[in-house]
Amino acid sequence: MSIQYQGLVTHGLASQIADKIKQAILEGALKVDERLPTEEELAQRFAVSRPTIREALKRLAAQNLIRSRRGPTGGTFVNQPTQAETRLMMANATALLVSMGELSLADIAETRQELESLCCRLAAERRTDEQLQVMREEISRQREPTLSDQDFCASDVRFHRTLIAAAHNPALDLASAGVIEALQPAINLMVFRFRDRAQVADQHAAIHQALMARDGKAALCALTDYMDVLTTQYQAAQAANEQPKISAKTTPTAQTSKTSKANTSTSLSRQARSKKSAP
Amino acid sequence: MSIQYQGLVTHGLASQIADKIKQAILEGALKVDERLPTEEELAQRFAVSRPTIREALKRLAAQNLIRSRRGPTGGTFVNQPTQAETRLMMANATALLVSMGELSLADIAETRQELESLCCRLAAERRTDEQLQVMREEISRQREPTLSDQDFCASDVRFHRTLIAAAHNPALDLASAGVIEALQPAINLMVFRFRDRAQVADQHAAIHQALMARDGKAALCALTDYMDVLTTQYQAAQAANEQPKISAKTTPTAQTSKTSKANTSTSLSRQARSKKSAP
DNA sequence: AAAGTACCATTTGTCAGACAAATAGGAAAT
DNA sequence: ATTTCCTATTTGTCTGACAAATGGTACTTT
Repeated sequence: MSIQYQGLVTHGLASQIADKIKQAILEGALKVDERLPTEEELAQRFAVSRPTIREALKRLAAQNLIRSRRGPTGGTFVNQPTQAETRLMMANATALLVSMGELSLADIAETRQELESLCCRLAAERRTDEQLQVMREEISRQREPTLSDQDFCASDVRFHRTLIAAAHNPALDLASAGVIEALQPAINLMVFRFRDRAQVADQHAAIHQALMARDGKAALCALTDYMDVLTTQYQAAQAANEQPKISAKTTPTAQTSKTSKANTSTSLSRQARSKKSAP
Repeated sequence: MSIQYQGLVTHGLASQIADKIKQAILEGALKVDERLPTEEELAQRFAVSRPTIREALKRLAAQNLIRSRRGPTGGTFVNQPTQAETRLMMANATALLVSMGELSLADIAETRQELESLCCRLAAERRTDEQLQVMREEISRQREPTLSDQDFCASDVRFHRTLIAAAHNPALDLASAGVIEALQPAINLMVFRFRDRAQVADQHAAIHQALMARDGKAALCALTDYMDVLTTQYQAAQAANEQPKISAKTTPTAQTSKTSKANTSTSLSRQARSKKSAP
């Protein structure tokens, strides 16, 4: 009568073991940089074979929770999670959502604008002289006529990352990671004319100046101008990219060893079709 | 003389294969729900053994990029990333950073307040009647005196998640995931007195009423009050928790059949010792 | 005696083959 | 026609082994 109809097993041995070790790390039973037992010893402890242990460890390694080294002093160690790594992971996950069409660029752009507005207000109080210096360097780089388009975009990203860093709140930095990096591929598709570049650089300079004067409102205005230009440019680039759609798609699978790669025709148009929700 | 001194191998075969498959998915060569070859076939294609392929697939499975099923119609399929899963992953990563002391609760609390303030402004325009209804239900639940402490906290989280959802911006929802969920364990440590509960419920009601009237400023004021109460409560709980260290924690893991593992000295105190960052 | 070198022990990385488990489809029996 | 059983296919796990890396140790040489 008292048969348990649930709670048997649903996710395989390796998955369960991975969860147990992860839980141990989360609870602090395994401290950072602590070496956990050998794979063979773990196999004995959990009463499974070594490949199963290895699969469990691989799952954890994929999440940057542990690292492994060979040799006598080697073994498996608990990784200390870094803000930079977490940030990278979030950016990747967000980019994946975008490429799969689960997130619209319009939503991301709005969130980015709101978050950077927030950063403008906080950075006006907290920015350091070093961050202002970095901004100046990027602005002068952006005014270099010989800069390639992608270098220009990279510099743009660095400027805005500096703006966010100037807010001096790591949690806010982390929360902004996705919306900043996920927007970069779209921006990279734009080719800025010389006049646009100057405009962008001027707006960056305006932000920099406002932050130097600790004037949050002025920084916010400059940021808003920048965002307006960006959306205008994006719409123009989108319109220009809708015409040449003749590019033949390569057969989807077809990948043996090296022949991957190809088009990046990630349906620009569909993603851009995001709207405001009708009440 | 033209020897390549770099780019040999740095991360093992399985890692390289995982990266290749991941890149194929990212570039669209492998579409969603598409079945990729069997493990044996992949092993032949990449000229490695099946365990190596399996380790590569496990790495991808740990990132929710693929799923596997057994049987004739089984195999490995490309997963469609979901906002909910991505959100969960971000929440986990943030919680890990907090438990490792890489993120201070003060920074998270500030970011949460700013993000929710933002949501108040947006939600005042965009909230739906259904979301108002959900808020009403949670508020009435929070006024139930028989509710347990953790159920009260869970209801609190649901209320604020509804507030964020009412902003109707998936990207903002995603960005807020970490700071909302990462703060919950800290809140769970608090035991609310009856008077505090009534206060929280009243502030929730004030937010709800302001959103119903589409008054963003009023919602923001109510939210600010709520946050003030929360930080006050937290500081009180923190001070109270520093004295009584005698409380015995229940064994967290509680192994089933295997006699593995041992102590789980879940140093409570270390996690709670977070403070404000000195500028 | 000090320093360099060769060897060795330990641990993860990879390979090979095999069996177990799950699952869908088809064949056979009622 | 429906149910039941069998079978083929694919992943999950086990066993055993060898390869590669890496630090320590003992030996040799200066």
